Amino acid sequence: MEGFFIIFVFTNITYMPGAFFSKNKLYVLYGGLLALLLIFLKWLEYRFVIVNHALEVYVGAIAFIFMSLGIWLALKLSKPKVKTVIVEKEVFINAAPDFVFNEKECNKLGISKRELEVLQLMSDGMSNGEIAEKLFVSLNTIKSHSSNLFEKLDVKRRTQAIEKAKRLNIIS
Amino acid sequence: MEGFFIIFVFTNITYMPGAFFSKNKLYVLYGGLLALLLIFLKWLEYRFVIVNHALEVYVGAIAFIFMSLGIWLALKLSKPKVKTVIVEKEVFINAAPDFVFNEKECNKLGISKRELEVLQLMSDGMSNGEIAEKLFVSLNTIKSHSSNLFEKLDVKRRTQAIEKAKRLNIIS
DNA sequence: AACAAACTCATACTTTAGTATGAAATTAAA
DNA sequence: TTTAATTTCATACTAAAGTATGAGTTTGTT
Repeated sequence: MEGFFIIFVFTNITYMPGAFFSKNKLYVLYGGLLALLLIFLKWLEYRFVIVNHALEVYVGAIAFIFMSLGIWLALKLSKPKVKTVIVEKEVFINAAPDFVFNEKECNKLGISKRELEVLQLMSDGMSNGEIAEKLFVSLNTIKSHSSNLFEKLDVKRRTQAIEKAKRLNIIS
Repeated sequence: MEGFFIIFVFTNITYMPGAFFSKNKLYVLYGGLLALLLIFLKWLEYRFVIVNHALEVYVGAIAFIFMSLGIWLALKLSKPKVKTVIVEKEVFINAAPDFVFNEKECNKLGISKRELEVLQLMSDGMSNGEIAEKLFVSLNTIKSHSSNLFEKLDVKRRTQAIEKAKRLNIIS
């Protein structure tokens, strides 16, 4: 009976420090170890069969050994429980800062449709001549539009007009 | 005898200090199961002791049971091996696109410190005259700088220079 | 010291931008 | 339909931007 008790204590204590037989990677020796174990068991059998009333001790040893073996097997051979940890990694994507046309501001400034068009082409880096060509109107017309634009935007130069218009979300 | 034994098993499992049964909500259950197991073992013992030549069977049963118990314990109570799977999740950040000066690009284009200064003031909407005044140099100097800038940036006009420089993160 | 790059400035010129003014044609709303 | 705003265009002008070339000065490097 004591045998059982000792066995439990042993198993408990032995298993306590986390990794019992953790870092054994010598799979080749497993067979050898099993052989030795069997020899040891045989020896135990003869030792305790001769001595009378020692059955419990023998059985206890058997239980201890096989329980240890079971624990070891389970730890060694069990598939690792995979716990998926989702780590959010910030990926800065230079997503075009979604331009939302500020119609309110545009109306407040009294900028007409055509003027807005000219303004956008301006900010694309086109010269007045190129804009005129693109819109099939004369250079003078574009000059008029741009002049009116500067007036309405309260700026002096096209660079300022572009800067302000972008800031007010009038153009992209 | 059995009573004592079972009690010991209980005490062992229940009062083991921290480490082994860390997540123990199931103390009592485990203890109870062990008690039942031991009763079963005792029954096995009497059953096979009466029948002669049955020692091997008995020992085999013990071995099997305790090995199973070991496996079960190990699987149940071992800390799961955590395999961390990192999943990149794109997080779009709409924050003000903080300007980070692209020195590499700037060097690649061969833009000098002074030229960069002029370029920044340009994009602030200043005229060449205003820039000259601000930097205490002549208008001609600014014209030289801007001309060289357009050459290096491969553009024709200041509006295009501003657009490209902003796109390349050379200016804010 | 010698050298290369950067910074400065000038002159002369061309091109583009921007202003001022006026006016005809178009369009949308009262 | 009348009115008002938009769009178009012109002329004439001024201002600014941009080019081309050359050269003196500063500055950092070998």
